[in-house]
This record gives sequence, C-alpha cells and structure tokens, in this order.
Amino acid sequence: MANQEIKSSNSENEAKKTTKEKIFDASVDLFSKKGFNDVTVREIAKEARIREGSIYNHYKNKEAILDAIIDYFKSEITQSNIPAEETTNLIDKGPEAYFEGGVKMFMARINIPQMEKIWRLVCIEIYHNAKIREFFKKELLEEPLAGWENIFSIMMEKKMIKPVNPRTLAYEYWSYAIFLVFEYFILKYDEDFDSFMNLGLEKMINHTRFLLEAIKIEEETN
Amino acid sequence: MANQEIKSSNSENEAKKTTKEKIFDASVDLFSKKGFNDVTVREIAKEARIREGSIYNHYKNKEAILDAIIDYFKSEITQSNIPAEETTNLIDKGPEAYFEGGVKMFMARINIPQMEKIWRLVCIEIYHNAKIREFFKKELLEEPLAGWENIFSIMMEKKMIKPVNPRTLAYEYWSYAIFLVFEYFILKYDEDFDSFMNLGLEKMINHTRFLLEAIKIEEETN
DNA sequence: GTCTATACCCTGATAGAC
DNA sequence: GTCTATCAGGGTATAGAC
Repeated sequence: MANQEIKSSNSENEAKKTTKEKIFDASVDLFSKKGFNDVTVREIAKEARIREGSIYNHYKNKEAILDAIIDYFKSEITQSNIPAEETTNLIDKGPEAYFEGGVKMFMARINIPQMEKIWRLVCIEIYHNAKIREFFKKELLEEPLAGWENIFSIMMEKKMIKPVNPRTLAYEYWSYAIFLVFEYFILKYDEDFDSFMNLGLEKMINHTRFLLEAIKIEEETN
Repeated sequence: MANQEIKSSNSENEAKKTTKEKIFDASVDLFSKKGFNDVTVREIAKEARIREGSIYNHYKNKEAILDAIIDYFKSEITQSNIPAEETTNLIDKGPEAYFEGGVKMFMARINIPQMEKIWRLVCIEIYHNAKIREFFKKELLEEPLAGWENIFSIMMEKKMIKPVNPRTLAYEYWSYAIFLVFEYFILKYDEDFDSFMNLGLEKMINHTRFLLEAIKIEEETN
C-alpha cells in the first residue's frame, strides 16, 4: 500500500507522470469513449502530449497498450475478491448481512476512479477481444455464479432460507448484477454522469430485498 | 403474408436473389461475425460474389447497408409486439398463462432464421451505433418495462399476485431477459451452436417459475 | 528517450468503358 | 447494372538525427 500510487489518476499531478503512464491514461480515456478500433495512435499521442513515434518506445504496438489495460483490470478485479475464510464467517450472520457484503464486494470492483472507464472499455470490447471475453466469462460470470450457488446451498442446509434450486437462485441473484453493468456501461454511460457506484447500489439493494423476501423462512412455521 | 419472402434466407435459392439481397445477406453474415468496422467493402463484395464497385449502385455507402439491416430489425421487432387488446384478455387467464405468453412473445422476436445473426449484430454494435442504442433502450428496455409494470399493477389490483412494488417486479422479470440476450449473443455466441430459442427458452421458463413462486398468493390466507 | 519524416498498406469511394 | 482501374486519405509502424 506504500508505493501503490503507480497509476496516478486523472488531472492530478500530470507533470509527475512518466511518459508510459501518460500513454496508458490517455489510452484508457480514448478507448473507453470511442472503442479500440476508432482510436488512432495519432490521437493517443496528441492526448498524451507526446509525439507519435515515442509511443513505440514504451509499447510494442497499439494492441500492447490495450493488453496492459486489460492486465491492470484483471489484477484489480482479482484483488478485490473476498477470501474463502471470511465467507464462512459472514454466512453465520444471516442472509441479510451476507447479501449486504455481496453488494459491497461487487461495488468495490468498480469504485476506483479510473476503473469506471476501464469497465466501460471492457464492456464495449467484450465481443471483439478474446482475452476480455474469457476473463469476463470466468471471473465475472461463472466464478461468482458458482460462489453464490455454494453460499445458497450452505444457507439452505442451515435452514436460513427456503429450499429452492441453488443454481437457479444464484442466477436470479447474479444475473441482475450483470444486467446493471450492461445497462449502465453500454446503454446509459453517455447520459448518466453519476457513477455506477451511486446508481447501481440502490438498484442492487432493491433487488436484494426482493430476493430476500422471496426466499426467507416464514415466521409462522415456528 | 403472400410476398413476404423478400429476405430469402441463407444458402437456399441463392441464384434467385437480387444483387441487393446478396449484398444485404452477405453483410449480415460478415457484420454479425466481425462487427461493422472490421468488415471491408471488398469482403462484402467477395462474399456476395460481385465486384466492389457494384455495391454502390445499390447502397449509397457502407453505412447505408448497416442502416438497411437496422431498419429490417426494427420492423421485425415492432411487428411482433402484442396488441393492447389481447393483453387484457390474457391477464384474466392468470399469471401463469400470461407469463407463458410473455416468454413466447419474447422468443418470437428472435426465432427467425436471419434474425439471430442480426440480433448478434445489434448486440455488438450497440455501444457504437446511436440508432441501435436508442432503439434498444426504447423498444427493448423501457417499453417492455413499462408494459410489465402495467401488467403487474393490474394483477395486483385483481389480487392475482402479492402486492409489491410493480416497477421493481418489472425489473426483476425483464432484466433477466436482457441478461440472457447479453449472455448468449456476446459471451457465448461462438461456442453455443444451438439457437437462442432453444437455450434461452428453458432458462426464461425457469426464471418465470421462480418469480411466480415468489409473488403467488398463498393458499393459507383463505 | 524524444523528435521529424516517411514508408507502406488498406480503406471507402468514384470514373468511365462496356 | 456490372465491370476495371484508380484515387485520395488515413492507418500503423519504423528509421535515423538529436
């Protein structure tokens, strides 16, 4: 956490940035707005206030810049995963507490200044870039689905929630999160200037409450 | 319904196609695979087995081909909307029947041979093409959400389902459909050779059952 | 490392004979 | 309508002086 300020954010201390960082940040900006294909190396150079040729001293080619951004995204996402030990502790606090934890976990993956732009970039390049697509499928779809399925199974064993198909329940829960990402970063990114953190959080909590109501154990069974 | 075979599908009677149709079909094929930007006019000409220059006798430019495809998509989607009168009739048959109708309505929008490719094209160009994005937002997100909100409100008034926030319920229902579209056409299009019709139908029915269970009126209240 | 200058390729689109 | 030939522009990437 000491020298973790490698990726300095936007307009702050622009002067202190290395050229490589300038290229990285300018590319994040442009790619997230226009998509990889529609950004030219000339534009990146202009935005980074350097000459075109200098870019190739830091990155092999245009594709390599995108790769670096994807790697950064991957590492940020993977870091924010909740360790397995904490999971078991959280479950005993009841479904409400766990859901709340889940929402916060989900939001933590987005609530880093530059990450919101990279999320946008990931969403718009997902069809086009195999690396992004495979990562998204594995780390943001299959792995969370399997995780939630496991959680729900445990909760059912402990009679904390109604017995339903845990796989179905995992899909019911998580698909909404993916929908929110899609809705925000693809459909509404240009118009909603509020961050996903603020807009999505409320909707996700709403969703969680609804689901909780559907699967809670009725009091009257006592 | 008589001369509605204008858009002849793939390999059938290739010879009978007009040149304009050849260009249209070749473009649908290529755009849906690679995206608009990564397809060249030369490729389209090759796929359509004509010369490059001939394309411009039928379409003003490359963009105009995409526009024609989008217009075709729009008209197919709009046609398959259920008229308002039928809606009220369906509601009285109970939530199960109505949901079933809803799923079929949704699937009907996809289950036309060439439409599956165009759906893919729409999904991958949605960030990039304002016309597609606005249509998707209006006709496939906002309008259905408003429609379902209305349906659910009526059902609640008629005490057919539990009283919950109808807007929330509409989101709970419809967001899953959008998720399925996204999952299939973006994440899994290359690998799943089965049509969305087959794969999505089962998942959507599963979802419907879960939601129905959550909002049904309990028998014991009698 | 950064700059200037440029090579080389591919793009969408057009002109004009047939 | 379809073809051949071609253009102008813009794309990535490189060479070589500083």
